[in-house]
Amino acid sequence: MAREESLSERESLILQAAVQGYITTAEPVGSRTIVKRFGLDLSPATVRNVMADLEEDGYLQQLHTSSGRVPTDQGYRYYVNHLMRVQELTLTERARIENELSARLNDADDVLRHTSQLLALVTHQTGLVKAPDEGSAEVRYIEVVLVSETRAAILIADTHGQVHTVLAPLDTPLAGDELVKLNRFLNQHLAGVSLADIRAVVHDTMGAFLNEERRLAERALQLLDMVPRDRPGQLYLQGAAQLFEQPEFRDFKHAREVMDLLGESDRLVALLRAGIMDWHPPTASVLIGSESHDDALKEISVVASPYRVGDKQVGVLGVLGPRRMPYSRLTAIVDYTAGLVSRVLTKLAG
Amino acid sequence: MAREESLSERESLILQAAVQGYITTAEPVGSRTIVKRFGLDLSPATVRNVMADLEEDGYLQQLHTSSGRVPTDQGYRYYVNHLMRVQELTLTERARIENELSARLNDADDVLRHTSQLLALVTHQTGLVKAPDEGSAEVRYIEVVLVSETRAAILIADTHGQVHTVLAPLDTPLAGDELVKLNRFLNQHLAGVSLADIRAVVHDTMGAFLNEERRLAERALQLLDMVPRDRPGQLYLQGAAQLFEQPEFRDFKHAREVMDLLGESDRLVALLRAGIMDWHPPTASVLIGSESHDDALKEISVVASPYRVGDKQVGVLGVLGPRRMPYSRLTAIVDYTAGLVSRVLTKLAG
DNA sequence: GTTAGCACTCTGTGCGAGCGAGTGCTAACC
DNA sequence: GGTTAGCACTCGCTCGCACAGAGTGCTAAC
Repeated sequence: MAREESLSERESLILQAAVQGYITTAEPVGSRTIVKRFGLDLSPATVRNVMADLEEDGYLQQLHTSSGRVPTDQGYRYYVNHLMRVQELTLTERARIENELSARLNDADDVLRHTSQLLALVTHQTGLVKAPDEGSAEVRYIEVVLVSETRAAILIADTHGQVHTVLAPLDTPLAGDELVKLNRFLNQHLAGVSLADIRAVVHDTMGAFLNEERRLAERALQLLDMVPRDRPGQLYLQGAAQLFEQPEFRDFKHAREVMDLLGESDRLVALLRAGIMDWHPPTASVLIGSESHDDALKEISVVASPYRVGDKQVGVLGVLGPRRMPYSRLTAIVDYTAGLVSRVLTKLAG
Repeated sequence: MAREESLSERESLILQAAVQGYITTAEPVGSRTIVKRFGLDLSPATVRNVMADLEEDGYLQQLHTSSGRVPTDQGYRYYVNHLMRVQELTLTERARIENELSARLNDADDVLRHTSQLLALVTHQTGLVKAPDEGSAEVRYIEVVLVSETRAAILIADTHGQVHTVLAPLDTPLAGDELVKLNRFLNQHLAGVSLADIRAVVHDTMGAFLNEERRLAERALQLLDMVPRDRPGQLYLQGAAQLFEQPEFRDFKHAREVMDLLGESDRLVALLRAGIMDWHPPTASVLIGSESHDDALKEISVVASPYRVGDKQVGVLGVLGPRRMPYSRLTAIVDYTAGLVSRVLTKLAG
């Protein structure tokens, strides 16, 4: 049934026509339509024969005996891997994205939030950006600031360029010179330590401390207790409403499933990650329909790409939309955006 | 047609029955149903007569000649203003809410985010919480922190109990003693100044400064340039997906309108505010269907209540759901939550 | 190997009948 | 005068049926 050899030139041509036709019209495509739209020098009957072959091999599918054909996941997959020409962005598109992302953004979180919005705007799909997991970053600079008599703010700048502010209550007041010592102590011992480990590091080395240093360590532990241990990076999501303009979500059941999905960050993150698993640079990864092994998501595809700080992959971004999405355009956009975000964040972290 | 007098006892009883019946079943209610469900000692025919009157006066509505009746906006309004008994929360419900909101929360923004989640969870509607507008708060404490050679963080604790962190680039390095002077300068001149005015204040008084102070002021201006002038408070929204479990949003057109609404914070904030406009303590305000004067939202109601820091109203919270919502329960929950949030924030700000 | 022709299959729509829920009206009742 | 029983009526919903349209698979001819 399923043949994983490559297709003949004619088969390729017709599969491509079918996929592209379906992507643009959202209607099952018939033999006549293919001949007309692509100006083929073949008769509909010939095309029908080829299409029957493609169906037998699992690339196309008929919804019922007398309907046109629709690509299967396998059909989309072949199209994405072998047939589509990645559509380069125009200069104005590049300029627009670049301009949006470099303007006055000094905060890594702002960059990521803007990026998701940008993706939604440019692609007309749902834009997703996963911020770096906090536990995987290392402390670059840490400082405790007294914001009132009873509250302190712990400022942590990490190696991902993010700056976290955590508030902690002060049970007993902290004198000015003690604060200076505390901050010196923290930077001395925590610079380069991963955010997940900061408490453990202070705790483990405490035995070696005497008198004053020991008091500082205890104080530090108490404050650092408010820093989340290994909080997963925030997921920025934009343009959910646009999804429901797509005809496939007219069906109430599908729409509900997607609505539910969009409310559960965990599943979304898993989707983004799943795509990246067997990812081959330099193009964005594509996860098509039931390749996600989640029955509720068989109408959904995700185009994703990791982004870096320095040369370390720290997060993922991409778009989510109906399986019938313009892959050639989206991979280009996602790719370009991921590269740009990597540059911007690396500069911020540097 | 529309009669704004009060209704007779029997009319009230039957309107109440109709509203409550429709709220629970989502089906138009007929005369027989009312008699049965409420164990009335009347015949359906009598009830029919009364219902005909209520329809004539604009409280009820028939979808077509032979259907049961459905409350109009006016009907809901009368119900909310005169008929419903505010349903007190049980002790366990109170305990649950209280517990969720007081646990380890030192950050005002965390409190608000949690609150929206809580509202969604407890009410099964969409929870909305509007954070205080930043411009309306005053500086309580401000400090610039160098997070690297090229970036500074400006930490502002305000009178709403919120702590804002803004990142700014450093074109020229800032020496340690200069930083100390800068921070002293900032707190000296900006304590008590509204966040919207901080730049203006520094700028206006700059003429009076000489030499070193003037340099500090220039430096301050440059940094403060990154602080947003009057950013509206963040809107926290949770539980959007739940909305679409309601049968009224089976209709694709309505669902789309609501989807669009949920993506536009501005409109949501306007809705929350509109309800508060003619608000009479101590109960939460209720905005029903087309009372919002937005045709797209005639199936939507909002129950909202302002919350305070100290004795100043700084934000709004509430729930959004279908017009057919359990007002008596929701007003109680929203009220209670607003009071609790006020207490928690006031404590944080204190 | 390709094409024209044709019978076939399946969906979507329009139409009429039958059913059920609920009403409005009238006449009788307390 | 208010209340009730009875009854005809209206409207929406569902089902079955016929019909048109799109697209196919197959066969025979090129």
